[in-house]
Amino acid sequence: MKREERRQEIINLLVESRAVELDDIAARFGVSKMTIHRDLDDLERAGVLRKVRGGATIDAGTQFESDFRFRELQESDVKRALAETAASLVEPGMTVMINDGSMASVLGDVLCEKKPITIITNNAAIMERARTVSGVTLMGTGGVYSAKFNAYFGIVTEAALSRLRADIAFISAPAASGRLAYHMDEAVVRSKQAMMAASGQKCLVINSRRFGHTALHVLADLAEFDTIISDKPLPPDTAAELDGGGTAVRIAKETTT
Amino acid sequence: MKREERRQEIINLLVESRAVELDDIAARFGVSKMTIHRDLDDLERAGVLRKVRGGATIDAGTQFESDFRFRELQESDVKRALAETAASLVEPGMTVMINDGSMASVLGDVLCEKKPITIITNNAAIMERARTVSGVTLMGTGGVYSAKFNAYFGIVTEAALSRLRADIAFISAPAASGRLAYHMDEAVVRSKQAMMAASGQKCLVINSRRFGHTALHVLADLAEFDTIISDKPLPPDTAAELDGGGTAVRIAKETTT
DNA sequence: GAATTATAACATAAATTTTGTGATTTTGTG
DNA sequence: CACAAAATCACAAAATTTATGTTATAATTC
Repeated sequence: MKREERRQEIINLLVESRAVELDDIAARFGVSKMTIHRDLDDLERAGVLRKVRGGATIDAGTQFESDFRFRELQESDVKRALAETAASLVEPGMTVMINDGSMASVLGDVLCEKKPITIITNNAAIMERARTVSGVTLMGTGGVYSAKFNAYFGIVTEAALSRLRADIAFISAPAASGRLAYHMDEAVVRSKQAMMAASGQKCLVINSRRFGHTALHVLADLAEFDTIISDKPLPPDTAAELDGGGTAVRIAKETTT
Repeated sequence: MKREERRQEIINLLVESRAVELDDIAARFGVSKMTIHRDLDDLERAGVLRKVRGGATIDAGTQFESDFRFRELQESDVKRALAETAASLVEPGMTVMINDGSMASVLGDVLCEKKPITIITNNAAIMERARTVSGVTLMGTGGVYSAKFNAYFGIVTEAALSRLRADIAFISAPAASGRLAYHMDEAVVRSKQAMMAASGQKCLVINSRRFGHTALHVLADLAEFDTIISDKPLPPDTAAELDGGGTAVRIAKETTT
């Protein structure tokens, strides 16, 4: 077992149990404590966990769990399924907006196949990826970089979006309940709203687990979206609220690889 | 001599003579032909040269010579010297603008040390680097990505810059003659001018070899700059023109490592 | 089709990264 | 405050990765 596998595994343990003991994992992987110390140190530096005496924890509520580097590691198969379904709405030649989030960066990857295409985004991961792909016109929105979301936000971002126009915007959300989608961060909400305002079609791409939660700011009314893509059917109350409106719902199926 | 040095040297040879022979350079560096084959293969893949039977050429006029990946490899010691001198104008806490160009990205690297600092840039290399440095507030300008310059340009870029204000702008130029600096690309010129307009101090950072050349568009009058940093004294005519004006000239010295 | 050059595959060498050990310091606890 | 457990440090050893060379085979040029 190699270093990175071991570290990934440590994270998995941590996600399951919130805490691990150093002696424990050293024994489990058959390596010295020092090696585990180094693993934990590096992961801590990467912002994934917090070292405590005798082990490490992943404390919710702190920056850690909400950090993009952490979320990036989670449920990548669901993300891929969502991204592929979302991409089916796009034809070559279109102009698309993609917002922040690790789900969105997977979508960015997938969309790079649909060239020629114009991608407008504030998502740093997508910029980095799309840069190298010919046939993709990449338009960055600019703004102040946020390490927490790995994307750019602020007045500059919003102003840039207000001067642009896309065929379709893909919006993600960390929480939704009833007819509303939520987000905890004001700057992020504004950027997403600006994208929606600047696009013909609006598409919400959301993990089914996010339903039943709320957050400080209302991001949008679900009925504002032309399409909602999720990995499971929407909860009954939400489905009922949307019934009869113009919002289509699509369920992404995981393609078992 | 290490791999990268050897490759750098191959490029230098190529720049001087337009073509190299494989047997030649294998003998010169005292390595096997196979190694040189691999060097040339990789450099070709990087878009720097073109392999031909028995050697390689660098055909000007094609994308190669003007490509940023090519320029990136040139004269890195001069760039570092220029960057370090430029950085001496900056104090922690300042807001600086840095434009496109490989020289500028070196400057970005160096400035990341001066934290806390706010960096405003359209340079993709700097964004990628500064992102990971805490204590650096990174503000991207947005715009359409240009693979040729590895930076963002266009209306969005200019609009973003027009709403911002920095303490100092570092501008680079590929050509200067008499009292004027030049650039071949209109969009690039506009972004540089927008940066200058949005900054208190203006500083031109320019390799001495660039003097005596011109290009399609005038970028700026050298007298507009508060400081000009170069690696050798300015040519007499230019120096005379600037004499008595408010422009300071600084010569960067290479620190032999 | 002979000579030369290029590619591919594998072995070896060099460099880098990762790990373990033991000494030393820090931390928490009674 | 003293003790034990844990963490850190510094260095050596091991493992892995990367770079290079060698040889055999294929492709090109003339």
